[in-house]
Amino acid sequence: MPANTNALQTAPAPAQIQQSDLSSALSAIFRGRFCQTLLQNRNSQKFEKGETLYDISRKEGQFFFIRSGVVKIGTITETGEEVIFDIRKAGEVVGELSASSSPRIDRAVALELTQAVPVSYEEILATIQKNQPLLRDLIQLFCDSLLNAQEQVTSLAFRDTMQRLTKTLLDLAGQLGRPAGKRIEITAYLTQEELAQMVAARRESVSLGLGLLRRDGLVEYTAHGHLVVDPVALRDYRPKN
Amino acid sequence: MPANTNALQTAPAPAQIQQSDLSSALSAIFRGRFCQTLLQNRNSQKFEKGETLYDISRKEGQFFFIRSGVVKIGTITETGEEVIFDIRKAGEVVGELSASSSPRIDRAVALELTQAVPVSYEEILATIQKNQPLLRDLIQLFCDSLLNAQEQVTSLAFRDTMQRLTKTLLDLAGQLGRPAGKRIEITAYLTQEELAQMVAARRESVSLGLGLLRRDGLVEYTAHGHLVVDPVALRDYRPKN
DNA sequence: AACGGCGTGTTATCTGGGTAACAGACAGCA
DNA sequence: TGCTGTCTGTTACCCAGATAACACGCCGTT
Repeated sequence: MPANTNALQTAPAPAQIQQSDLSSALSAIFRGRFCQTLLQNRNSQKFEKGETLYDISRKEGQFFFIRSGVVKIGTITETGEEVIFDIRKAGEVVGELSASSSPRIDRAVALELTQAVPVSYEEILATIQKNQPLLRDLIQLFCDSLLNAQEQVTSLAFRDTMQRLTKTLLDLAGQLGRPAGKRIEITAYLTQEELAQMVAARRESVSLGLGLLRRDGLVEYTAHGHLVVDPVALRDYRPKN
Repeated sequence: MPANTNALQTAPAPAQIQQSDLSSALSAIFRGRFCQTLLQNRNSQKFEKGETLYDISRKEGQFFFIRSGVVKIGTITETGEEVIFDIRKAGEVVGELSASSSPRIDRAVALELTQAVPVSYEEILATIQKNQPLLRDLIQLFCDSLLNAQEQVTSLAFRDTMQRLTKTLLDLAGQLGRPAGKRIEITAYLTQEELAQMVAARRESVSLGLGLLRRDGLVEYTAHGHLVVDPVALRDYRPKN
């Protein structure tokens, strides 16, 4: 999971906010902000929890600008196994791989009710040609994705389940976190199964791992089943005894 | 590792070849062809076997257009462990992550004597603005990388060492292969250690795995230590007894 | 010819985490 | 009020693959 710094640094923030201007809308959204206010006039699609925005076998490539909600992006193998590559939330973009002419493998599924505006790759290209600075933002988007994927590979290659779990929790806290005292609440409901798909481990192991962390007070559940983590303690969690 | 289909489909192949035109040079190179002939007039850097083109701690971001040779791209953790994300050869590009404003983690090292032309990200952006069709090629490059990384994650999540090894060999045959009868020779020297870093396993396991494959005639060594694989047999290799 | 150094092949041992098989908790609904 | 489905917690067992420790060959050097 990428740090949620996204493309903030790339371009000088334009102060002018013109709703009907797709260019500046894209610009702001690529930067991960103001999604809802800027795209008000574009028709967004609504996805129920569990509904898929796009699938492996999708005909026409589209990016989705998420206005509200949370989606997981991942893939399913021929044998039905599932991994999650990343989680994206309001203000972010999914479906960037629809730019690829090679056959794809990813899909996106809503984790909760989400609203997203579909924009075709062609449309995005056209917009960029009219508004050059957007190019950097688009490319930054790809870089973040790539970086994230590479980190995941490294993590899988060298870290054990427990380390991957703590990293995943920290990443989630960074992406979906809401401060709660010195703790951070992860503002989305993730089943242990989904957590396991992010960690690339069995659900049972995640259950065990969370149990350990909870025993040591690094993690707890809210009444709604959300996770609350202690980022500093989690950061330097050592395998223990 | 991506199929070596790259960006061939994206744009109609322009027949005109003007050496001094950076635009068309980039275009052709993004498409993975004519690298040497097109960039002749740009000064290329020479890297000895084992020399690094760029490192984690690189100041100024540059893409490298490989004219000849083979490089590995990967990363090294704080604890000194190494993974290889991908292998790139003449006609391909490395260093695309230098476009990112986020801190990077990758590096590229020559596997054999290679010549590469460094081009700054700024220069590439400028060129694209003058030659719009290149945009698709650049983006396709990122997509291929991303796709490759996602495949690696999936592979690590679900496949065992032997399956990852055979997949890696097939990918290598696709990228660096030269037909030799119904076999394919992998035209680069990779140590078992490097193979292991691509497979994300211990060298010993790779040694064992290769031994098995060799015993069954799916793989053999040339006199020069190159691997020769039987792609069809390898493709439907089953765990065996 | 002898020496390192490096890459490879092989074996014996140990262990993280997968597999299997439960039990309990809770929510929706009929 | 029970029934069903989904999620979580926990245990006993087992095995793929890591670890460790070699021996061998094949160079380039001295």
